[in-house]
Amino acid sequence: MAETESRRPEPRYGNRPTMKDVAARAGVGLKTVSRVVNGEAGVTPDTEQRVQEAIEALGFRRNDSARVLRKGRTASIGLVLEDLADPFYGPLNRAVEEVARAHGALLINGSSAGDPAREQELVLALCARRVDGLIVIPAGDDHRYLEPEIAAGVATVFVDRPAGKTDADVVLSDSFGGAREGVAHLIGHGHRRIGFVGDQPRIHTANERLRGYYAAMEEAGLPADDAWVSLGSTAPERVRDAVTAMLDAPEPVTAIFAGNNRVTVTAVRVLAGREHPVALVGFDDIELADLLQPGLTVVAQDAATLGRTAADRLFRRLDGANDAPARVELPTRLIVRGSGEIQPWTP
Amino acid sequence: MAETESRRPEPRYGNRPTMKDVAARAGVGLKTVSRVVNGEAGVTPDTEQRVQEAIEALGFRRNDSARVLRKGRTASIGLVLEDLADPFYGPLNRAVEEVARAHGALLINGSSAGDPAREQELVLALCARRVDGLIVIPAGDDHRYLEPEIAAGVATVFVDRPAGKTDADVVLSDSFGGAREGVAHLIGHGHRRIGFVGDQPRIHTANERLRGYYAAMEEAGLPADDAWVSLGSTAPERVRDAVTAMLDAPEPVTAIFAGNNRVTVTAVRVLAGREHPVALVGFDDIELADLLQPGLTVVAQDAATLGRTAADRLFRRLDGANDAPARVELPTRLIVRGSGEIQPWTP
DNA sequence: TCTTCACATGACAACGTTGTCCAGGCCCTA
DNA sequence: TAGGGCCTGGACAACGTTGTCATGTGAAGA
Repeated sequence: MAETESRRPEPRYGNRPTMKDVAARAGVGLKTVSRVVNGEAGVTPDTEQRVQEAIEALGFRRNDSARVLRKGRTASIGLVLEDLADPFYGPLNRAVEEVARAHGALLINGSSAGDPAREQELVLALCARRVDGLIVIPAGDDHRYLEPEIAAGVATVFVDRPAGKTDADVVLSDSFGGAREGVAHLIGHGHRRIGFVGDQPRIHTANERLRGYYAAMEEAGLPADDAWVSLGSTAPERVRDAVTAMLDAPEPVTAIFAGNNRVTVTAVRVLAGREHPVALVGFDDIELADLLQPGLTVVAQDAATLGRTAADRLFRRLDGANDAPARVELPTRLIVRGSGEIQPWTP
Repeated sequence: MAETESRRPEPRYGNRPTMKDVAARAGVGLKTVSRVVNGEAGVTPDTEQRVQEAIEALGFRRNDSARVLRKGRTASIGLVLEDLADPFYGPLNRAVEEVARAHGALLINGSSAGDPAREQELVLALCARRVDGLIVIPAGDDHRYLEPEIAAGVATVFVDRPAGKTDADVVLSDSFGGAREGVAHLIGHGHRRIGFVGDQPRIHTANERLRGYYAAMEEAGLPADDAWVSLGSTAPERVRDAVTAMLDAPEPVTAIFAGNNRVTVTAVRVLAGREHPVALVGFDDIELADLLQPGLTVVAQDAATLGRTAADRLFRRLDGANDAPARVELPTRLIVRGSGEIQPWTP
């Protein structure tokens, strides 16, 4: 009876007990254990208890990998965002998690770090894990690589920015309208030379917000000088240089519109170090923005609703909804706190 | 040759092509496809190309669930923290992700919401997925439920707080020392009646920080009145009430030590609404803390290092390290920005 | 008492992959 | 030309689970 380990396929991985072990110990068949574990009907209380005891004694826990293989559904979804550490994505992440949890699914997530190649690598790794669905905040602008996956049944919803070169569900904020409203707020307080500092032009939202800026300027009959617009990385150094350049130009801007939360934070820092305050409105709300002096006026988007809406949509698809890909646009909200009301000032 | 679908086990799940399909199309054996997919040696360039073409044509992607089942390792780790939306955990989350990525592993994560039952549910779900390892920020104080899992080979590292009633690796900040230093800073600026507002007493760090508070008071020969100490939920209402009560007491506190970032944020808000400023030092750094008036003095912990250290430790274990569970304590850093220097004031 | 039937239970195949092992073909050398 | 070794390729089992189906049992009904 001495079990020879010699010809085992080797890995063994911790030697966890399997249903077979449980069955042997409880003196029942394999399928009966399966039934108990899954709470299926058709097991005598007596038998059930014997099985339960064996499970307890062996510390058995069902191997979901095997289950997945058999059933086809993994009860997990993937979320690819730009940076897990960015506070803007925290509430979004959490909202997606809550919806997933309500559907009994786990959440696998990762950061693209804004790199399209890394986004693709991550997404494909998730597909290999056979996640049931994907929520993606695109870093790249070409998502044709996803088409075979989507065709194979991986439900996919994009958030915050639309997919590139492919048709898919997308949930986003009204970047254009929000920026227009924010810039109009500055114009309403007498500003005529307004700077726009935004994210890289590759990013959809950066362009939309810039479009909103131009629209507001145009509606007010104001010229929009190229020197007042700067798109690029949101790294603090880049933003600092851009803002400083606008403030020190021959015709300095008297107000700045910051294209997202990263830009806003750096802009606030730069302005705080200047002798003469300049008006500022930022896209995205920021914790403690209300406690700055003056309070920071922002165009807020609701990250949690963004995430929740996307996740709801995803699970609707997983439940079989089959309508054409749609675009859901959520409104933004201008939160006036004072920083947009600083009067224009010229040396 | 008409394939009868009738007796299929039903789910089919998108009908993805398998290695068998690829093999058939390329006119080679199953194992040869496997070899190509895994980059194993022993395949003629010619054969390899035929296989690659078939893979391309069919849009084949290896099913990692099946692979996992066969190999035993899932190349994924689980991270259970308190709240994905809490900005404190963002950098930690990201740091863990980076380490996982460097090891080719995916990250599954979820929020316990501070609920021990939910923590356990989540952890066990992760174990059922057979994650290779777990990083847990404990919500509960009894982790004996994890012992069978750990015994079965699930590497586990606790972060931020030690595990309850079980011996395991833990990486945390020096809460005691940090709080003591923060409170000493206040004492050094002349404060004698100092309030402490912290998280629920069930939470290990809350107690450690309170211990630090008492130590600093005692070292300065100051009494520590019970009315100056308040532990409980970090919900804004609770914190607001606690802070307000301390400020409006017959013998009001002249300074407050806030036990974590959630408490600090609310405390700042309450103080901003008061006529007379009171000194404040908070545990955990906060974005924009430097831009408040006055700048917010904090005891900062390095969340990213916390996460990176824990993840490194986890993967060392996965690589076979087998030393006794250890406790790693990272130092905190007092960042003086002014809010701790406000002079004591009495009506 | 014999059928009928419901119900509890277990044997077995299949999910898609990888490890093991064997077969056949080729080239090289004696 | 025979023998040997190397290289490529494929057949097969196994990973742990679940769906299908067959079997056995006892109770209810005729």
